[in-house]
Amino acid sequence: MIQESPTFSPLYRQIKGLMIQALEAGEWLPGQMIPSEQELAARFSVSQGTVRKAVDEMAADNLLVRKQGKGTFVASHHDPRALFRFLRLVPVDGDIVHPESVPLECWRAKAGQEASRILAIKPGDPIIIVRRLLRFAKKPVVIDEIYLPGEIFQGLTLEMLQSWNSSLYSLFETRFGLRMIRAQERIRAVAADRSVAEALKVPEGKPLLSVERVTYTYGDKPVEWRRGLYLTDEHYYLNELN
Amino acid sequence: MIQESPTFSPLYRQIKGLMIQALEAGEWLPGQMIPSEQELAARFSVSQGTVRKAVDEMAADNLLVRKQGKGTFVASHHDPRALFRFLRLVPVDGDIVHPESVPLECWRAKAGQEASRILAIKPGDPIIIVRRLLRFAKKPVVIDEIYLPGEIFQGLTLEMLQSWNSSLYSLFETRFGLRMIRAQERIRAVAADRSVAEALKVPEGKPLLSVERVTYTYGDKPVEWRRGLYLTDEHYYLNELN
DNA sequence: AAGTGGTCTAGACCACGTC
DNA sequence: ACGTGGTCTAGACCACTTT
Repeated sequence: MIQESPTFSPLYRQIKGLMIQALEAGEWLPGQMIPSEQELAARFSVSQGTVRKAVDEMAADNLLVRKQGKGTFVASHHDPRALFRFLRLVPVDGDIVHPESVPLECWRAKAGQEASRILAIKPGDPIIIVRRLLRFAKKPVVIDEIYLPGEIFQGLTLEMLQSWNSSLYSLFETRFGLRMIRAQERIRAVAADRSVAEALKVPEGKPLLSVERVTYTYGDKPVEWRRGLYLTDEHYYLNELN
Repeated sequence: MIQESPTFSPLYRQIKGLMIQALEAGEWLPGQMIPSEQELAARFSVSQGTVRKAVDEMAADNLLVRKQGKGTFVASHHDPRALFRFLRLVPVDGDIVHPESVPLECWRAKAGQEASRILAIKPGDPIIIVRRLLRFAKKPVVIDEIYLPGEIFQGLTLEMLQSWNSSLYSLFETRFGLRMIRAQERIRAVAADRSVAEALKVPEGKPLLSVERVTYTYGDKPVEWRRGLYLTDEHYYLNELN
């Protein structure tokens, strides 16, 4: 049954909403195969074509991955292809290398004005701050400072970060059931201060890319705020405009 | 008729190819309405649903714009909404303001090693170089150096640029029949040299965003190479990651 | 009222992967 | 051989815009 005109939403979008609910509720987990289009059509009492449109949109949103002949799967940050969805850093010459993540520090704090606004929590609420380095081919290239809402990331420790040898988001996914859906990056150019210069082994005042990222999970809920400083001597930030 | 398996391409994609040919050939011009889905279906001897899928993809590619109840139109850079498709610069606070473009210089040269490689022309082929400033609310924020293949842009002059009060790409579209389809940007952080510092009224050595853009028209043909230096004191480069 | 794109359905068949 | 997603068709009806 379709609603009346003012808030008109087509059937396939309502189906999409129901399927996102199923994802949020953990009915289908990352990496798992979801029911076939026929089964979903029966479950929601619509035609297979309508389910198809819903799944099409969700695949376009990177929530699902279709594999012809096999089935449709819940997108996962364990998928190696998912890594460069959020990390747009590419070497000037030479092949793409997977970066090595080096967690440096991890401590508790209380949310200040800015953190609380961005993470949609109350000032004074607990947050966790992580500092880590990214190395490409042994060379330090990125230094990140990551702010996480403490309530969601209870139990996160430096040891946990250090013993995890895959991407941060894949850790968040398995340990905290958190799936990063989309992000927004604000980029500017800044000069390296003393501590950053030291970490990246460059002179103080060196121009760096400042990349501030807010990452959202289902329902446009912000769950991560990070600021990365990128050394762009041998890498650049690549952006495709379509 | 669908081809055999190894190079299998579905019907709707073949239709899409034919429609792109029609666009390239200038059969349908920017801003104009294309034939209805029924007419196209008859023209290509396929069902309306197949045309629909072709048009869907072309709309997703920003080649066409659908308007319910009115028709489907060829995308145009005259559309004010098209401006910020390629310009991702947003003020830190305050509303989005349309920038003012100030052409500074325009001269002829011969393509060097790098320009010829990027623009897919021969070294020594004529190119046109444009320098221009972008001002937001009277303040200089971006200085661009733009390299164009001379053969395509014959007759481009500084006066022409200065008398045009809309976006560069809308000028290219109307004066040279050239439609910019997609672009790729490589971003790094650099220090302002003397001449740039002067143009942007900042001290020498100021960290700036260096944005190198290669822009393509139909058939992935590169037709513009530009390097912009962005002052990011009161603006940032915004990127949505989906 | 007429024309456009947008949705929904039902059914047939194709391509791909697995058993 | 079977199950999955992918394509194609034909037709009905809805929503939006213009005449």
